[in-house]
Amino acid sequence: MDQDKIPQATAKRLPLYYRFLNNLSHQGKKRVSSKELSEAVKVDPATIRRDFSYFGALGKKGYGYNVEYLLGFFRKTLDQDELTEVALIGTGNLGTAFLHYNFLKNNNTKIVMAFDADSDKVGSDIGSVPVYHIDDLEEKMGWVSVAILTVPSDEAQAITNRLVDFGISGILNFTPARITVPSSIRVHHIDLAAELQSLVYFLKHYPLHSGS
Amino acid sequence: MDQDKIPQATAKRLPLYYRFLNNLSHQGKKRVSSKELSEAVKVDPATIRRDFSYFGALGKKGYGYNVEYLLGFFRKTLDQDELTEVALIGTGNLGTAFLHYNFLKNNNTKIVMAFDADSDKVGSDIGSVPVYHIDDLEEKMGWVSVAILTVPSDEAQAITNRLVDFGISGILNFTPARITVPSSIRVHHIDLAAELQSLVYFLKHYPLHSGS
DNA sequence: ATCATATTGTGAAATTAATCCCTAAATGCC
DNA sequence: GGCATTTAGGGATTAATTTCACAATATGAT
Repeated sequence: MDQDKIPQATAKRLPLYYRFLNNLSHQGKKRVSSKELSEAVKVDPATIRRDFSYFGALGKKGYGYNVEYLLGFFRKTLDQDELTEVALIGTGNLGTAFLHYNFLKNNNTKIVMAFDADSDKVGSDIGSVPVYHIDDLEEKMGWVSVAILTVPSDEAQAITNRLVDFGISGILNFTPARITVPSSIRVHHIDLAAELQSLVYFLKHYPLHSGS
Repeated sequence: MDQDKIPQATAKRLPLYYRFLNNLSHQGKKRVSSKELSEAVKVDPATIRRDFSYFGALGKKGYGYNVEYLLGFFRKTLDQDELTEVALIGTGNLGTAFLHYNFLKNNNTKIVMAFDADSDKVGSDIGSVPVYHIDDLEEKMGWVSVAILTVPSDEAQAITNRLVDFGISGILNFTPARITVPSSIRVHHIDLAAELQSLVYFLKHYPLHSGS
């Protein structure tokens, strides 16, 4: 779809840069160097400069980067001008937490509907988001092409299959299950228990003395 | 304290392998090949074999891996025999979700206490975990050396400073703030909004045709 | 206008991670 | 037992990412 070549590692950092540029802008800061930004986002300044350079020469030597210019550039690059609508499947504790989270604050992304099998929840709103019955998934989804999956893990694959049949483009999977999808569909896994276990493992086996 | 040399990328996958080996074991499966495991965890079989090989020759040629043996090996490697106690700071929606999550199921990790500033919550239990007042942090922490941070982002650094002064070892930071700590303390950031934005970015800019 | 200072952009090097692919070994069938 | 098949281990290669280090250039002070 566009300027290929941006390494995936760089692409993953873009939202982070974007958020901090927003912060700087709100603070009324006019310029920022890779060094300053580095301290804020905890990414090596050389890496920041390299990341930015994939998009061209965005800064000025001896000066740094103009905050508004850079912010505007990333707003376009990250498609922040168009709203991305997302559906959330599974309004358990974790799902409910997301429904109360205002993604719009920094990202032009909004959860516009939620699904659950619990008829007590169906019909109500959680965090101003309407909750529909999971049986009505296909009927209600409309143009939504991204789903956040926060269902019990033993239901993850069945729901995924329905999302796939419906024509979903991307799934953010918070269940511990590693779901199977056709190769044309993008899935990002966030495995909370594994993250915790991994942190504990690193603590025990990779003692730190410097750097992170 | 450890067999150095295990690449960080490998270390991050260990909890994943461990969980799926557990599943296989519960299913009564006796053996598993890197190919089968690959389909379950969505990691290339060569990568799995390479990962395992850092720990020695754990499998048998022409056979695969003995599930119980491998599971036992990883249980030891991941220190699953000793319970790791964790504190959670901030019982908002996300924090509450974690308090209801049973990390013990697959990981020998347990949230043993929670802290909040809201006096309505203090003194109660959430998901069987006692909630203390944030002012009593230092007094209550005891031997706990890992914290999950789910406070509002503008409080993240102040709480972090207190955790650092207390002598914390590791922090799992769910706030969008990139906290600053001495280099001897390990912090893992999980940035939920950034993950969602990143998924959307990949969808628009990295159309998939095969592989994930 | 000059010059000391700051800071980018990037080629090159280093590091880290993933994958290819072949050998050797174990299995299971006949 | 003999043999076709399966599958791990790991050397070598390739790919991806990070970091170094420096020339080029803009700034700001005087």
